Amino acid sequence: MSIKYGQTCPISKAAEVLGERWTLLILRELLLGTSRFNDFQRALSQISPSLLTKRLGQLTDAGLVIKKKTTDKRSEYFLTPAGRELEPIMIGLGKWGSRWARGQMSGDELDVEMVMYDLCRRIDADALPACRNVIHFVVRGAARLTHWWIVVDPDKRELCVNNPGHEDDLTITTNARILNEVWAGDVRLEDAIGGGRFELKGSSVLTQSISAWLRRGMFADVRPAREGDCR
Amino acid sequence: MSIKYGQTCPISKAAEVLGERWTLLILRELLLGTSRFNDFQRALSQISPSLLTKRLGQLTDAGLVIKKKTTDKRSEYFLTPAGRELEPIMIGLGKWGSRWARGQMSGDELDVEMVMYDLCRRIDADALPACRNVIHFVVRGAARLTHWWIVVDPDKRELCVNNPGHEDDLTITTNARILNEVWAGDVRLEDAIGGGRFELKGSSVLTQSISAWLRRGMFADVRPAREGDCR
DNA sequence: CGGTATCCCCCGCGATACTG
DNA sequence: CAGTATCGCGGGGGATACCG
Repeated sequence: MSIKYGQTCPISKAAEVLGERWTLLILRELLLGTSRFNDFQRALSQISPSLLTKRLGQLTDAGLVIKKKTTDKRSEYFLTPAGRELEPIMIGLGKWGSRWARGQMSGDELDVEMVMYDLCRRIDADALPACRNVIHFVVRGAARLTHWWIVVDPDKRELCVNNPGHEDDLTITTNARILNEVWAGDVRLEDAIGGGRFELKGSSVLTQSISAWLRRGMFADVRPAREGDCR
Repeated sequence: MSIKYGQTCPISKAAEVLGERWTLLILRELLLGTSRFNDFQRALSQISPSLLTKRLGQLTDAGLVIKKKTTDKRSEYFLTPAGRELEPIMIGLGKWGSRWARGQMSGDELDVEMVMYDLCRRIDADALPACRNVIHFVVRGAARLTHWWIVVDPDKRELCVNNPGHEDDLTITTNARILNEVWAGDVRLEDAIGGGRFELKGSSVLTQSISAWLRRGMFADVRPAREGDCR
């Protein structure tokens, strides 16, 4: 069972549902369209399977999530209307976090998996040639995996940690910190490329249009607050 | 130290700051103007002093709260601009909770202390006679205390658990559940009075104007969601 | 792939007492 | 009033194995 505060206050009730570890991040993923168990694990790389099961169950019990079986017996999770109504709040949290909680992260906890998963999801296929595009990331200093491939076909996309067997159209070499900083909006993509911290090798079409198709995290454009930024 | 998710995502960073037990409720109180340690304890009746200390410290470290010493050596806590910018999010949470998370609470966990504290804070002194008004609450079925007095002077107000020694102008007799339901907006004040579940005895001026000066919780007017209320 | 089951450890937290 | 200090426990949750 979940937290109880013993208060009738609506904020208290909301906090009972939302205030447990990982819950807000699971909701973030649901809002972004993640629906399958393994995709949650990919996006929340440090969560354990048992805890993920538990949280999804709690969210289901609370009426924010509904579980559906596909025809081929796989499970999918979706937000109910109650869950979807949290979207403006989650966006508010993201903007707030971007302004006020951009903490420095120590090198060894940089989560490459989540960033790669999100980059893949957010790539703009319409800004790419209308054929198969294979983008190979070489990420130095990653906790576990150094090589990632994003395969974008006109109608589907896939993130691979093993060589998918097609020829790479573009190879991007960088390190975990720069990757995170670019994704989060701390560093502009052009600056990272110009400074040699984000090397591109391969198709010149892809290279020249990269800032069009490689979209950063959704809060990358929120201006961080500075000293004296208070009204 | 607080939760770490190991992600650069702004929602994740926000969740690290806000996602621990009691933190959202402490912020609620700060937004409502609570500034002193004992007042937090009153409003969050189930929190332990050590945990309250810890959370206030974490919020201070995170830059949401600032601690000030008054001239007479007492401590007060206030929100920084970063903390104040959470207000729309907290209001969103309250509205969402009011619509989707009005859970039934079992009788023995009805928090009378928090409700009395909030009722006192929200009483509209301008709708009362411009003199001292003493309102005595008799709350049956309360976990600990049955008698409460709210003393409203034109320029200050006070919540007492011992008879303040002035004559009562109005005595309100009810029980913990009705008190919570009225405060939360589940039951209309007039209906509770009409149904005899909220007895008034004393000044007829106060009795007749009660719905003007006894303001309910701030989310009492949010319409709860019903079946079929989804778009 | 999509989970459940089990074990066990650690620490978050409640309770209580005490201090300036 | 405004905390700090200490102690002890319970269960949250990590790790791992296993099942359909």
